[in-house]
Amino acid sequence: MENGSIPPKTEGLVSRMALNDNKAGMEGLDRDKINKIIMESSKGSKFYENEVKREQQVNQRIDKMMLQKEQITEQHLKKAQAQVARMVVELEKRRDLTRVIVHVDMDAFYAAVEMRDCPELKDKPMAVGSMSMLSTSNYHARKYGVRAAMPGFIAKKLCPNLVIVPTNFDKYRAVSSEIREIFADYDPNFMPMSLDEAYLDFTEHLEKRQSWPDSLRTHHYRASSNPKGDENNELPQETTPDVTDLSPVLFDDSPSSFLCCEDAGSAFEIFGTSVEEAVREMRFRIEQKTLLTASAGIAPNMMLAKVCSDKNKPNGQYRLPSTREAVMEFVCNLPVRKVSGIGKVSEKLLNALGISSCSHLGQKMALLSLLFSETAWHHFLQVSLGLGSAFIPRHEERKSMSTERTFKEMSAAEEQLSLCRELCEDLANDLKKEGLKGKTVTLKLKNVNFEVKTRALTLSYPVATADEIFAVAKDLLKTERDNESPQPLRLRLMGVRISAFVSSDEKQPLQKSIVGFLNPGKAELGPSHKEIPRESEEKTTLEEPQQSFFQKARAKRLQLQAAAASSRQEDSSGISSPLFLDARNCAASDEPDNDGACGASTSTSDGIGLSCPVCFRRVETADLAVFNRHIDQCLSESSAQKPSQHLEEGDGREAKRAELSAEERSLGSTSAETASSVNGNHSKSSSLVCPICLLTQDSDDLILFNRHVDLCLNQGVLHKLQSETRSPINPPSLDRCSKTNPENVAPRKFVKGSCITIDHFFR
DNA sequence: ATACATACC
DNA sequence: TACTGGTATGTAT
Repeated sequence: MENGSIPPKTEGLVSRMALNDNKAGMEGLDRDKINKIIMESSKGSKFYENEVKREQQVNQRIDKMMLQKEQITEQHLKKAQAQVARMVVELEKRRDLTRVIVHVDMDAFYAAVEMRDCPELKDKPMAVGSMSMLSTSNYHARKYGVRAAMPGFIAKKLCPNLVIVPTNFDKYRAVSSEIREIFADYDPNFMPMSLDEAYLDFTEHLEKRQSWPDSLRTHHYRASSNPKGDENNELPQETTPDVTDLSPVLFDDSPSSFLCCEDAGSAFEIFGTSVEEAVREMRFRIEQKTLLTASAGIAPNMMLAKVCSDKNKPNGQYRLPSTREAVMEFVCNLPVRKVSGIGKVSEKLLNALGISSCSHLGQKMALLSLLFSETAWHHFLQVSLGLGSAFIPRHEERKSMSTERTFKEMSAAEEQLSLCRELCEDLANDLKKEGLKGKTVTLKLKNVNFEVKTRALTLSYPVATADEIFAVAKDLLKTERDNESPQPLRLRLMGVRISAFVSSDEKQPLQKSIVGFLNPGKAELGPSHKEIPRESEEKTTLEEPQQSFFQKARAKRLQLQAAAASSRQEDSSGISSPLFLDARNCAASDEPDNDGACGASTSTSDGIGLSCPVCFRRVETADLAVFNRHIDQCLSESSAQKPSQHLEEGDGREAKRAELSAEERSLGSTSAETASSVNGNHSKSSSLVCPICLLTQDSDDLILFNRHVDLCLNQGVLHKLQSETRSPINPPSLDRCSKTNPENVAPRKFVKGSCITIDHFFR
């Protein structure tokens, strides 16, 4: 249907600049004419020149790839094919079709909000953004080829009547929180991807929903008068036609289940118990609440749900049945570009190999496995099989924070410096809001030729204030200026990013007393680090000693984990790769009802239960689907890097992870949440794990726990100072260790209020 | 650890 | 006149 995946080979056309008709609302327009206008508007500009350059780089990459391809023999391919085939078997065995994942996406969100609030815009082509850049366009404008990420001035050429409305983020955020309230009713753990988009796991909701009375599935049309006070105000009975006007498509979807009732002038609808009805209900509620429409995709995993939500856009939904056949058929004709994670460049690389749809992807997997990185081809393979993450991962902690600004050419050093400071101040403010401190500062520069450079420096201590960040950033900037001199830096953009955040336990103020104790009389003096000349010494004086203590605590933890991991590796010899998969095969194949006989089951007393090869914990279930889900969860959480926008790749990294040693995996961190979802939810024993010694505590008593943590913290100090100290409860020891990584635990949540001081201990 | 490229919204 | 800004990840060095 979306034929246009291979653009007509226009010589000299910079394909990366051409119209992207990948999005909804872009069908059947005059691509050539539009591309011509786009090119004419861009030609000769610095931007265009840079795009040409980048295009050439991609072309070189393709040439290189094609050369590599030439070197491949039948032998190679055969071997690769065998490996792919094995992989397919493994992946197939673990295919999970039991979950119901929904991806919801508001239609032309920003534009729709602006249209809602300004009826004059309703029947005009409009877009949100500026003459320089558009964030969204309405469907009317899309007919002209006007789309998101297009500069307004080009859009104007495509559509001279285009109305451009400036962005109004506060408004979008407000609407976003309204729709999120609704999302939460269907999945309290939904994952927002942006203001207008989210993934939801409907599985549990649907289970409950089956036994719900009609009343819980009944939803009313909004009150008659709309916020703008239309002419219908005094005619409440005309509500229904009004509303249907807003969403003519809504009711085309599943007319059979459509029930509209009138009760004393108030119209309502009773929704059914099926997935489709539940999702239709959610979309109905969104529309009633916000006057905006959403589209949704329903599928057994995130990758597919995302594609499905686009299928009947706008104001529609699409369900992909949870059968292997349906999934394979769906994926077969799917253009690779539709898959989240495969962008312009990957598409071009694949196209060069004759691959445009996902079925081609499957057919050429052996080749792909030889030409692409492991991560890449594993991803491709999963996509070709219609696989994706069947669970929605917990939202990860942020990994970086940045701010950047584009401006008219700037070359003067003083001007650049003051801008740099401003950026640092803004960034420091944002950091403060989240109470974060990071160790890596990155300066981003874009010159007037659109060439981007980043320069980073990692400190041994975390920073957060504007002065601290600026101290680093200005040096990076100076270095760049020096490198470029005598030519000036002619900038069009500058940005500052901070990353390598310290974990919550490392940035708390508690250490003051420890620091004071460790460095008597020196605590208020500057520490010895002088890698970077500092603007303001006094503000950071506490950082380093505190850091050094925690660095030791951390080193100790890692040492403990490594020791435990290697001991585990001994008792379960091949846990690294095949066995880990085999354990699952075993569970998944043979007699599903007889898991007690399976090698993956544990030998602990009570009959049912399987032991997870990743976290080594017992999973109290006889249900293999549940067990597999647990392992998926473990894998996803033990993976140190977790892309949040490639979430559908969750499974994609599994094979790679399987090749990590147990030690690497254990160092990869598993959160306390995992520990409790595996353990705590089912067992009555304590779920508190000391973030320092990593031991699960015997007691659930927070006071005792706090005391223990205090002691553990102080122990390091005491040890350093004199003799080893043992805490009264569960003394820290070197033998066993839980997999819990304190970095993700936020232990101070529990510790808060308890006074962690050396003085306290000595009292 | 650093730099750059790709991707997503 | 005019081609964003924020975050994450992958790849190469």
